[in-house]
Amino acid sequence: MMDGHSNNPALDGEEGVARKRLPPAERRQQIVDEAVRFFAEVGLEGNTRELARRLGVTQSLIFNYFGTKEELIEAVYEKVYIGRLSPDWPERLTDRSHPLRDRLIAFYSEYSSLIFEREWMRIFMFSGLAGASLNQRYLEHLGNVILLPLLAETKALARSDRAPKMEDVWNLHGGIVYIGIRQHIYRMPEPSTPQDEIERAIEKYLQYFGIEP
Amino acid sequence: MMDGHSNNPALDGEEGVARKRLPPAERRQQIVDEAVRFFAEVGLEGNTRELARRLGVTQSLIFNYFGTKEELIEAVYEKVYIGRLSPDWPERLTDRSHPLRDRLIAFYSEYSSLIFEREWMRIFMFSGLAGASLNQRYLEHLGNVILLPLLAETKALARSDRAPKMEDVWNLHGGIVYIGIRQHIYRMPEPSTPQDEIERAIEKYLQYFGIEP
DNA sequence: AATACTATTGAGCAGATGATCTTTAAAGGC
DNA sequence: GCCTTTAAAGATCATCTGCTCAATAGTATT
Repeated sequence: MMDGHSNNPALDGEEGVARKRLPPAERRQQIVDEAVRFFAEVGLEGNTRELARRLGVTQSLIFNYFGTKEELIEAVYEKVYIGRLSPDWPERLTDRSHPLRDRLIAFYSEYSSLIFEREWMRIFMFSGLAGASLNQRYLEHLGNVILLPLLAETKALARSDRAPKMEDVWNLHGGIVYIGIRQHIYRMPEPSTPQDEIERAIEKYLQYFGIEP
Repeated sequence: MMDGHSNNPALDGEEGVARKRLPPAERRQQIVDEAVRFFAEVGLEGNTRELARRLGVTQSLIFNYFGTKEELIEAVYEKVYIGRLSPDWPERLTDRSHPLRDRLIAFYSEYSSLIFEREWMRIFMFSGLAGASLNQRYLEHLGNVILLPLLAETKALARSDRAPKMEDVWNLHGGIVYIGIRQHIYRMPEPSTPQDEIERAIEKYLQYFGIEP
């Protein structure tokens, strides 16, 4: 040690921010917030020392708030997954006083604005690859609460010779989500008019089942 | 040491396979093959000792064939990425002596059988998240060599009031690829008739541009 | 201003991990 | 059967990483 760096990362940077005490709840949240950014960038195997450095705090402090790194990751999951699926969507998606087309556009506009976000996209993918149960539960929930009702709505309007299947809804969904995957996982450029692409995907879906404006 | 385990993993298991010499080329390939399986399962941060254990070989042997772990990962990328995009597809996709529908179905049947494979899917995703340049080059290549020609083919047949965009092709592609993502990244059950879903996705795409059989 | 409380630091441990280097022994040639 | 070559093992290093715990110091209360 003593090689030009103090043990307190806050004292190393340009601005010499001295030790600062925060209310535990606030500090905890600060750690989780930064952990979301950090893990989204480098993956869940990112190490706690680097995370502490970014926080301007010692590594051991992290373990004052989380017993293990696994616990911290759980908190990150929680923070990121929570509120991503608004509970009033099932209702709005099945409100037949509006055209299905409008409901779909409203939903996917809102939903895409929530999920086409680097942190969410990447942590979702990292947790999926890691086999996190929260990930599986999320998708199950999405299927039951959003896509299944959507299938019912489609069935109610589809022309009689073409029976909608759950896989068709997944295909609509996947095609739209893939926009975000390309952008945030593969780091390809954002489409110039993502909103437009979503509407086209929906149009394509509805037209396939003979549901016209 | 000496806690019941020899340093040679091959001697620990039930079958006492003794030290076995292989021609370097063969051993090297054996290591890469196992590394593909291993990294696909646990991610690129999987450690070399566990990999060696699975090979029934000492960890240091791996470094006889690869100077660094990074080098090994490059070899894994190479092995997995190579041959995934057959060079004759551009030609076949633009062969107007067959209906576009048939060409699309032929392409995506073949392509999906190549990529709907756990190892490819997961290593592709891991490498994408890691920002591997090979990943980016692959997608660029796919865009230029497959999707762009496909856009041209669609344009040639689309009804005049609906101009196909590159994003439409990406949407078709994404919707299909998402089948594999669901299955291999999120570990959701395989659709009962994936071939069928691909054909429906293509049908949907063509119909949107008024291209009928 | 002194005191008590506790958020934060500083130091370090134990095990894991990539990598190196010397020693051993399998296999082909004589 | 001995010799040479070299694939593979064995031992070990330096560093990294999650985690622990005693010492320190910021803040609120009196």
